[in-house]
Amino acid sequence: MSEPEPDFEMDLRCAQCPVRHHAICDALGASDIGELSDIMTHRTLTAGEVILHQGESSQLFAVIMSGVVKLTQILPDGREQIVGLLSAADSLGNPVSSLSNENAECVTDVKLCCFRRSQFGAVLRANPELEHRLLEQTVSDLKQARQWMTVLGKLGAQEKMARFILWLWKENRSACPHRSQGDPGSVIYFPLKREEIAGLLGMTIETVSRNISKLKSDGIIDLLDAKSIELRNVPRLQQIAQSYEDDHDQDNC
Amino acid sequence: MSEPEPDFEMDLRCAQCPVRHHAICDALGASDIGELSDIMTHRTLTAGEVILHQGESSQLFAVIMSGVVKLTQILPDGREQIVGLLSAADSLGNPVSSLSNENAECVTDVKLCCFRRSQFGAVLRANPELEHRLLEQTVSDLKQARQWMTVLGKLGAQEKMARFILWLWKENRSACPHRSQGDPGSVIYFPLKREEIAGLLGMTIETVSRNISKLKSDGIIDLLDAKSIELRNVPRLQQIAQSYEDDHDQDNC
DNA sequence: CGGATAATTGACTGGATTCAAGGGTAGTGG
DNA sequence: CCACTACCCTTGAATCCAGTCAATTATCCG
Repeated sequence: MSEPEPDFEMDLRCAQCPVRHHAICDALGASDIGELSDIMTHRTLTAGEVILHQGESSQLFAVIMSGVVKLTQILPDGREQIVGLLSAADSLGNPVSSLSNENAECVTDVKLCCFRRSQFGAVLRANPELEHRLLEQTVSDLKQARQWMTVLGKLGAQEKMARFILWLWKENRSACPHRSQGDPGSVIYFPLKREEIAGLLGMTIETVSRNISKLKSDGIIDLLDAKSIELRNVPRLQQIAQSYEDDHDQDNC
Repeated sequence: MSEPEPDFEMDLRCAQCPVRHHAICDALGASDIGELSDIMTHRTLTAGEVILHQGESSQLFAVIMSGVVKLTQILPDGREQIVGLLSAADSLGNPVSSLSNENAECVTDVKLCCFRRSQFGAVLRANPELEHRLLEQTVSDLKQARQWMTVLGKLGAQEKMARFILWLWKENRSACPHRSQGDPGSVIYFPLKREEIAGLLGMTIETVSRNISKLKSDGIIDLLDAKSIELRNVPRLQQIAQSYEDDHDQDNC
C-alpha cells in the first residue's frame, strides 16, 4: 500500500507526448529532449493511490501527463488540508531534496512521466534552461499558495466558494483555449468531492454544500450534477469572491 | 510616497557583507562575486515604508541585509493577509517577472542590497549555481507557504498562537546558533505588533491578545513586554500546536 | 434490486468576531 | 521632569457565522 505498482510502457516517446510543449520539458529543444526520453518511464495510477508521503524520502520526480493529483498535509489528529492541486503538465516531487514536504495522492486516474531524482538532476545541471523553467514553475506555485493563504485567512465561507468556482473556471479556460466565441455554455466539470473542496477551502462538507446551495438558489450558478457547475452570473460571483477583475496572468500556457 | 528615496553607499563591498555567506550570493565564489558587487547598491529604509506594490511592475531585486519585511495581499475591501515574512539573507522581488505578486513593506528599519532586475538576470544566466540556489530558496518559501496554509485552514486560535510562537523560536534559533548549552533563557523578541500577528494568522487583534493571555495564565509562556515572550513549557506548546516534534529541517543554515 | 458512499438539509452549539471601554506605554513639547 | 497625546494592548459582553450532530435523500456499482 505504500509503494504503487509500476506499469512500464517504454514505447511512447516524447514526440507523441500530449504535454511535451506545456510542461517544463518544453525548455529543451528537439536536440536535447533525448536526454530526458532516455531516462523516463511512464506509469499509470488509479484514483486514491498515494504517490508521495510527507516527511518521507522518495526518488521520484515526475510530470503529470493526465489526471489530477492533490498535495496534502495531515495533522497528528487526522485533519487534512489540501495545499495544492496538480494537473496535466504540472510536475511533482521536490526538485532540490529527496524529502517530500507533502503527501501526493491521485484524485482521478493519473498518467505520470517518471524520472529518478538523481538522473533528472543530472539533466538539470547540464541544461540551465530547464532549471530556469523549473524556477518559473515554482515561483508560479508559490504565488498560488500565497493566494490560497489569503483565501484561507481572510475570506468567509460564501466568499471562499465563489473564489473556488472562479478558480475552476480560470483553470478550465487555460486548459482548453479552443472555443473562441463569447464562451456561451460556461459549464465547469471538476473531479473533487465535497470533502476535497472542504479540505482545500478550510471548511466542512456541510458548509460547502450549504454555500453551493445558496449560490444556486440565488441564481448565480446552476448544478447539473454534484460535480458540474454552470455559471449564470459571473460578475456577481466575482463581486462575492472579493477578487480583482482578473489576474491578467501571463503564466505557463 | 510610492518610490522610496535611494540612499547610495558604494564603498561597502561584498567582502564585508554580513549576509555574504547566508544569502543566495553564497553560491558565487570569490572569483565570481565581483559580477554582483559591480551592479549592487545599498539602500536604507525605515519602518512602514512600502517597497513593492502588488500587481505593479518593479525593476527591483534585492537581498535583505538586516531588518524584517512583510509580504501582504490586500483585498478590495481593505482586509490584509500577511503571506510571508522576510529577514536577513532572504531575497525580495520576483526573479522571473517584473510584476510583483504581493506588497512588500518594512516592519522594522531595513537595509537592502539592491539590483536592477535586468542586470541581476544577466548574472543569473551566466551562473547556473546562482540560479540553482535561487530555486532552492523558492522551494523553501513554497514549503513554508503551504505550511501556513494548513495553519490558516485547519487550526483553531489557540493552536495558531502556539504554532506562531514555536515558529518564532525556531527562526530565532537558526538566526543565532551561538549559545551551545541547553538553551537556558528561552526569551524570544519579535518586532510584530498584535495587528501584524493577527494579519499573519488569520484572526483579529483581540483574539490574538486573548490567546496570548491564556497561554500566560496557564504558565506556558511569560510576557516580558508586548513583544518579548519567554518560553516556560515547550513540550506543552508543541502539543497545543499540533506540530510534529521538529521539522528536522536541513534548509539554508 | 440493494448496499455503500456521497450530498443535502435542519437544529443546536460554540468559538471567534464585533462593539465598546479601560489601561499601558512611548514619544513630544512645555 | 512631567503632562499630554497618540497609539497599542487588554479585557468584557453580546452577536454571529461556521462547526457539530443527526436525519434524510441522491447517486453510484455490485
